[in-house]
Amino acid sequence: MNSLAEENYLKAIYHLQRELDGDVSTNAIADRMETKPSSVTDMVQKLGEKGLVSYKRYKGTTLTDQGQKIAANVIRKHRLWEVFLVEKLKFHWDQVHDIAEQLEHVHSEELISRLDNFLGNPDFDPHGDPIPDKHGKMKRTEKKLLSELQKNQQGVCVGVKESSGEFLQYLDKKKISIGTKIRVLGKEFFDGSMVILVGKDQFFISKKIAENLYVQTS
Amino acid sequence: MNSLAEENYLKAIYHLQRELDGDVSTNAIADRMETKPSSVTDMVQKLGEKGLVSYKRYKGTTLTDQGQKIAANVIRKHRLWEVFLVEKLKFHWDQVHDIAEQLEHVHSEELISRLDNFLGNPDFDPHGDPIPDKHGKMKRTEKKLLSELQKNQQGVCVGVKESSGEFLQYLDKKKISIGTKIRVLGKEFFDGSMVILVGKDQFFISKKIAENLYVQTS
DNA sequence: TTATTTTTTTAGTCTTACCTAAATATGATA
DNA sequence: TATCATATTTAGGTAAGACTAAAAAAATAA
Ligand SMILES: [Mn+2]
Ligand SMILES: [Mn+2]
Ligand SMILES: [Mn+2]
Ligand SMILES: [Mn+2]
Repeated sequence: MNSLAEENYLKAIYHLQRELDGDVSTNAIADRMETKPSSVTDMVQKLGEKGLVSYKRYKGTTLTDQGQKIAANVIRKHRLWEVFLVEKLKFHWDQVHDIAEQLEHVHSEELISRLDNFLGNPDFDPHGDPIPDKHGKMKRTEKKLLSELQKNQQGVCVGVKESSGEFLQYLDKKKISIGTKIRVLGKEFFDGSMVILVGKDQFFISKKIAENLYVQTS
Repeated sequence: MNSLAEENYLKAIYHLQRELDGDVSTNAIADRMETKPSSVTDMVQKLGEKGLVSYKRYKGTTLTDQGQKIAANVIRKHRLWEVFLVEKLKFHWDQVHDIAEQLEHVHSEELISRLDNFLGNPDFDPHGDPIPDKHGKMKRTEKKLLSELQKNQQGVCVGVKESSGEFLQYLDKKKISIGTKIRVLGKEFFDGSMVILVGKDQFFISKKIAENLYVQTS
């Protein structure tokens, strides 16, 4: 059984490995965990001894297969709970992350398997992120950032890259959510800003917005 | 915000106060928490400084109003989660306690209020224990122990005193659950054992069983 | 009342997961 | 290559929450 702190480190390393693809630096982990590099060194050494990460002094850290499995399972729980909160308890998608951060550490295979079932074995969480199955595998999708679309292309919103409260609330205000159709009416090369059509409304969005919205074309 | 350890102590003291009605001894808490008396002393001193218990050296501990409220809220969460696990996830009533022990420490008023609602604002948990409302008040019922019934009296099972896995599984085997009608066909004064009628089956039960089943007559 | 047993507290350690400050390794610059 | 800046680790400490052993208070017995 791994402690709450260990699970959070494994999760952070998992995400960082995907973002930076390759070894994860001590400082990167410290930033993500909002802790000090020296604390990270302590922890990755311990996780190394437990066989959950491969850590070499001054070189960086990667998850072992075992560590990967544990991290994926924590993420699975996080995302399933988020689905529960939104689908069943009618929470709004910008309210569920912090609660899921707590729920993801409840230990019970039986619980998570029944929850998965109760929710209809969903493949994606409320933010469009894929939910790993019990073996850590998740559905791959061909999503791209809205910022990659050209003028007159359109796509369906399938997820968000950032899921901060502010960003999600902005999207609500603009009536954008998972499943919303978005068409690019204009794109400014100078700053990457766009004019888009959502339903019957057209409006301006900055590059920053476009770089945090995933769409599926096809 | 109180730590997991603090919440567990408050909960233990709450239950002990009701069972022993009066001040709770350090050893009683240690027994309940499966820890050492010296650890208990440390903790009740800290809870005393936080104003959650009234503790006097060598005299014992009681909850303050504030401590009582926090304890009742933890118990509220525990029992609501048990209802969720049984009603929605179809767990069996002997499987839910340990999971609820973890879930009860998830902090979010909004979560528990929505969960309560989702479950239809239940008054009792799967073991017949009353669920405190958000102010700590709970439904009082006139339940008595089956062992208090006399020959030919009957009652409806409304709860269990002990809820260990072994006991609950015994009850299942005998087809006794909340709502089951039980009639006392015979009672042995020497050892308190009984012959009871459940549905169409009659069988012998020991005093120990009869002292752990709550029934409602009338 | 005095002696003995039981209960409770105090003193001193341990582990986990943090921290700061100092030392050291690595990488970039001149 | 020598120097400097940055990244990382080590050393030493802290707080929470546990423990053991010893001291002190309270309860019980003689
Ligand atoms: Mn989340
Ligand atoms: Mn999510
Ligand atoms: Mn329970
Ligand atoms: Mn219960």
